[in-house]
Amino acid sequence: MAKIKTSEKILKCATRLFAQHGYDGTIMDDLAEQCGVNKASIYYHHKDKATLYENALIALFTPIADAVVAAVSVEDDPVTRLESHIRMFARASADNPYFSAILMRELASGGANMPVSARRQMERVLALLGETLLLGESKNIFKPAETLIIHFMIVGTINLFVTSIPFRKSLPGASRADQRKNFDIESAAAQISKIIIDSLLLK
Amino acid sequence: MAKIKTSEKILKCATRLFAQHGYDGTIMDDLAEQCGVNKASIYYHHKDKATLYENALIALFTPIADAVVAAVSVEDDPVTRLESHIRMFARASADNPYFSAILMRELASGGANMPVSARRQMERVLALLGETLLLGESKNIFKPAETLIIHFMIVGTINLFVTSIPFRKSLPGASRADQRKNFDIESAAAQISKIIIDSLLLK
DNA sequence: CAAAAATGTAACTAATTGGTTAATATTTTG
DNA sequence: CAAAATATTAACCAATTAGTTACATTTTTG
Repeated sequence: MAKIKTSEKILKCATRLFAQHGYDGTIMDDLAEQCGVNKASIYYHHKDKATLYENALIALFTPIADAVVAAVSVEDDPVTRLESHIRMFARASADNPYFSAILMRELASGGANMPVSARRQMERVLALLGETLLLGESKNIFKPAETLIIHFMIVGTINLFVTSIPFRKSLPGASRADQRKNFDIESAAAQISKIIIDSLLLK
Repeated sequence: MAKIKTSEKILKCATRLFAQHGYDGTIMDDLAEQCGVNKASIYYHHKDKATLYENALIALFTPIADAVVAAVSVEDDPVTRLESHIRMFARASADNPYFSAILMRELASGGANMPVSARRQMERVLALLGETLLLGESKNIFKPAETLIIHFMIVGTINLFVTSIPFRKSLPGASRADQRKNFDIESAAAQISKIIIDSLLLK
């Protein structure tokens, strides 16, 4: 139990800091202090800052892609598959709020520093969506559509929804009902699903 | 002519670097070199790094919000308004690729460092969208919808589309037609419009 | 034109940052 | 248990960074 604790603790803490401040904005001294470990321990377990970042991203991206793939691939009906896809991606993003922030930063810098293994996880999700849309087309349920645009719609909308939660909480007004509608990821996922499927379905 | 040239030149160059590397990742010495001006000139014209960032964001966000508001507010029909809204936001984002990158970085850090004046520009766009949706509802053209979700859908999708252009260009395969479909912002905007309006229209 | 105001530069500084080192403590294992 | 492998620490270092200063040049203006 105690074996991997420090390494894990560093990774978790680093993920938070990378999400909050970006790669350059994350200071190794601060990380050590906030982890409650010595700085040399970080370097002992994770080699250097770049490797630590890579480790953090792999640990962050992989389970999310896994969850989406697992949930979708057991379904046969294209509509159900797409609903599961969006719901699971939304849930996974909300469960791991640092994922969206880091993904957005990476996309903002053109995926320059993104490790291939992390990028591959996003490609898995994109490929899965492609399969679902193609299945829908071949069954005469869906109109033809651009996979990439649908993917961007899902990811982009969820990204903004998740990362803006703390920001929106500090906004004025909004009733209890609004609050729920605005902060509940399940409700957001359902709305996104509805919009996309409405447009995709052959009338 | 020569009066504001240096100040403008610094601002333009700084915007690019902030978009590419983020606030912390942008190094003032590099900026000076890439601008072709001395570092002290930067401080002379823009006080310090934080102020420079603020100036850059204001200069970046304001014309984009202006363009969207100008294009939309002359229209009466809710559908046309929404189409204009999405098209103009997409065009403005594509014309100024640094806008999306900076916006994404800001949202990733919860809008922590975003100057109020820049935030207000995004709020203008959101409010405008709210008016359009309300107009559509009152005319019995649109179903009721969550403004925020639609806003996130537009902004999130365009953000990803624009920032991923350089990234996608380095991807393998894709025919000429695919290339056009994938890289042409007008086509992307039309698809987003169609999806959202399809779902919004009362049958 | 000459004084003054504005703008530009090179060299410097104080603080911060990623990374190292050598010594110590803890855990594992033959 | 003792040796070996693993893990942790405090102190240190070289490089980088934001910001400054004193001086030179150009532009404006009375």
